[in-house]
Amino acid sequence: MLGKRERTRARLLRCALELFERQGFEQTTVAQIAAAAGVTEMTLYRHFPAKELLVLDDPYDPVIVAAIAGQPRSLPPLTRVVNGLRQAWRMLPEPASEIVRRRVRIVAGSSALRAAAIRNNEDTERLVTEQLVTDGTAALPARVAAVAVFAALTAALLEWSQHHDARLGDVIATALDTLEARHG
Amino acid sequence: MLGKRERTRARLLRCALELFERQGFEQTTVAQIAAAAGVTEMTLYRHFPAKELLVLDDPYDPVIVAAIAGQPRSLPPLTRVVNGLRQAWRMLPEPASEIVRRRVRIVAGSSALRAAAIRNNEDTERLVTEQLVTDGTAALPARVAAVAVFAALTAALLEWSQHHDARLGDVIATALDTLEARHG
DNA sequence: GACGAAATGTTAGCTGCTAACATTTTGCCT
DNA sequence: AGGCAAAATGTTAGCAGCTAACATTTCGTC
Repeated sequence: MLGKRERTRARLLRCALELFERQGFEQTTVAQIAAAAGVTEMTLYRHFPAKELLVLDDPYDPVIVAAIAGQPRSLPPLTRVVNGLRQAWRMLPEPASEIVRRRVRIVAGSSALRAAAIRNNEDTERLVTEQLVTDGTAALPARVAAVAVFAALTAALLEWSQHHDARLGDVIATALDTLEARHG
Repeated sequence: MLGKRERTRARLLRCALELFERQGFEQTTVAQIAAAAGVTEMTLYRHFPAKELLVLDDPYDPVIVAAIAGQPRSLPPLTRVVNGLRQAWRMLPEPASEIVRRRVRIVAGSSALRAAAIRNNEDTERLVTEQLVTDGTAALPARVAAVAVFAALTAALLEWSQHHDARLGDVIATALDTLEARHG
């Protein structure tokens, strides 16, 4: 049996997701969510210090940085990041699609959430940038390669969430191909 | 002589910029800014409906979309957007650097502002995407090309603001080159 | 069952932001 | 100059997200 903390957390997540889908993110109040979960606002904030974290709680993934670090340094930075991500994707399991899609769909519907999602990537972007710089790339190209790829990934996720027939892997592959100018 | 409205607006901008530089964006309160400008909070909000708009008030620029629309459709979407931007940059005058650099430096120092800046680009991104789709590109590649380029531009601006010796044009050129994998 | 620790509740308050209505200030016309 | 409509500003009240400090309950364990 799970600890009480985990159960409360799960209940909050479930209620929040449902309310967000029914009335939208901005239109839903944290007081409503707390009430629906049978809990105080304060308790909600102890589990999720910001409202956005009820939708965005993806932790940083070290597999990505490792995969990029493993790319040959003769390649241009953008190519290294793109190829690193392709490889990381092959390692990672395809995530449980349906719950992820529901969440991403909520993100797609709120510009505040989209902004928060991008801010969420900043940590990983910084690590990728640092990795590239360590490998001898100048600061600006490193940063550009990192942000461009994560922007592309985010766009892919948002687009994917709107089509229930698409497979996430295919969408991401297309996005990465586009970054290598393989599309017309 | 300027109207009273314009003078108040300018005073608010000046006071806000100064306070943001001295104590940071998050640490500065709109009440402080209003007081410094000799005005009520309400008046501030009438001029700038959101705190971020005291730093980010760049309007949408149709020159960019036009330049992209003028690119040959045989090229891949990313290349068209990159080349369109290079051309648009040649048309546009180099902006008054110093005030811009101060503002961008403030943006660089606040993740909330960075997020807002990205959200600011969404309108233009959408128009660029629509332009590409009109020209026959599929939805996802169009969107990816658009967001990747604007992410790169934003990164270039942020990086540029930290080095007072760099010329904006050069930094942007480097960023765009990186997107075409011309760097190692 | 008791006891320390973890989880939750209470109260109060700050900040960004909005709405509705009152007041002053401007610019203009006669 | 004087007066008048409109523009600009002020006042008050309130909501939502979020934080801090302190009190209370509940849990796991011995």
